[in-house]
Amino acid sequence: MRKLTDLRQKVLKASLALIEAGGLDRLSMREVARKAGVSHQAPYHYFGDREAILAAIAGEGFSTLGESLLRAAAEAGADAARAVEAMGRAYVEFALRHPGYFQAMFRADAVPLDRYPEARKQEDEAFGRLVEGIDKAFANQPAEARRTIAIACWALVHGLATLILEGSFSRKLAIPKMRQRQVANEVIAAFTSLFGKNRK
Amino acid sequence: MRKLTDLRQKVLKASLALIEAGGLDRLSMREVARKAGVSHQAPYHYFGDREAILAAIAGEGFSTLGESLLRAAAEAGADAARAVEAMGRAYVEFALRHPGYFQAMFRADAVPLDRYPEARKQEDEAFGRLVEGIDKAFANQPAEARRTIAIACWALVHGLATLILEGSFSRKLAIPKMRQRQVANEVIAAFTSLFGKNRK
DNA sequence: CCTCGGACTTGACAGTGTCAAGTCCCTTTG
DNA sequence: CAAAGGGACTTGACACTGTCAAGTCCGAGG
Repeated sequence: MRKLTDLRQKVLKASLALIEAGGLDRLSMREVARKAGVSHQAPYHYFGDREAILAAIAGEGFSTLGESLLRAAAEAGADAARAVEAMGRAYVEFALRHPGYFQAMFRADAVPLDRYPEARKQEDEAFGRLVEGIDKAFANQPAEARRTIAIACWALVHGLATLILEGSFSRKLAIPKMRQRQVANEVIAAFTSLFGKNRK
Repeated sequence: MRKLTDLRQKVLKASLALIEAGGLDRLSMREVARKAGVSHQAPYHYFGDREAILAAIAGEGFSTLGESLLRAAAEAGADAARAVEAMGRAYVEFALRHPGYFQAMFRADAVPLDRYPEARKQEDEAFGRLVEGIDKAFANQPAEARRTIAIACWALVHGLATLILEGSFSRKLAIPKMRQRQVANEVIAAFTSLFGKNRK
């Protein structure tokens, strides 16, 4: 009975390690099995196919992203605008800290979430928090404007995360790894302060 | 002699079609060859390996993106702020119109541009235009602020493009395909108008 | 005419995802 | 307590992939 979750967890862990080492497509069923010390077919007992592994990882990722956002907002206190900024930072932070998860979550071509309702649900929850926070911070704006703002916030932090992960910050902007997080936070701060001014 | 470029072009075209049909990892050397009506090994005569094809496609992509940005800025006229907005729209427009190129350009794990100086050069040119335009529009700001603004602009449009391509606009925001472009443009407009206000 | 090199083709190999059919062993049941 | 069942795997096979190695064809140059 314990073994059941044992190999399942091992497979997920090995998969994540492979993804973080060499990108999503480096994930090989057989190598995962090898890494977990089982036959090449054992993972299929828990995951129907390669996609199912990715979907499970994506689901876990959305789940912990949701928690991070929640925690960030809570720690920011009552000021809704500060909460939005904190969530933006948390979003980027999550991507940098868990690049493997992030890739699995946002590469629809490799991971068709539509077919995995569990992962979808976790995704919806995570983004529910984001939208909720933004709605609260811009409560005085009409609904349509709030939506535009929400999309802008999301696109900004998602863009930052994607560009950093993909290496553009290093290659194109010559920002060393150590400072990328800081630069991203400065951009987020500048952005939210702009919206903040407009809010009053 | 003509044949030389003939098959080369055919291979690139077939590759692009495959990528747009099913994502980057659907690109198979052998299927490309089949589609081009040659033996499975023929493409290797022009491209050392799979990566080299992707790199060539990425290079072409950066090149036409650069042209699009330039044209957009020129058409926007003398107002530098309008030019920035136009370039943002052009960036998203490019991603939507050439999803295959966009993927090849921005998936560093699959396409290590470092090893293909030609593609790198085309990339630098394209982004040079972007940065130049932004610098012009915010000439009265200190250099550091200009940089932050430039990164924000880039992250925003890149995030929009990525989220749309990856399907988040459809799945999470329930925005129909027809309207995604428009919504993106609204977000860009809202964003640049904010910066515009701050500029004076 | 002959050879030389570019533009391919054919063949082979290891590695991959996945279907099908076992094998082992613990639990439940008659 | 023996037999049946089923969960947790393993072994074997297949078609497919990228890529190395070795051909084959053929048009131009000497």
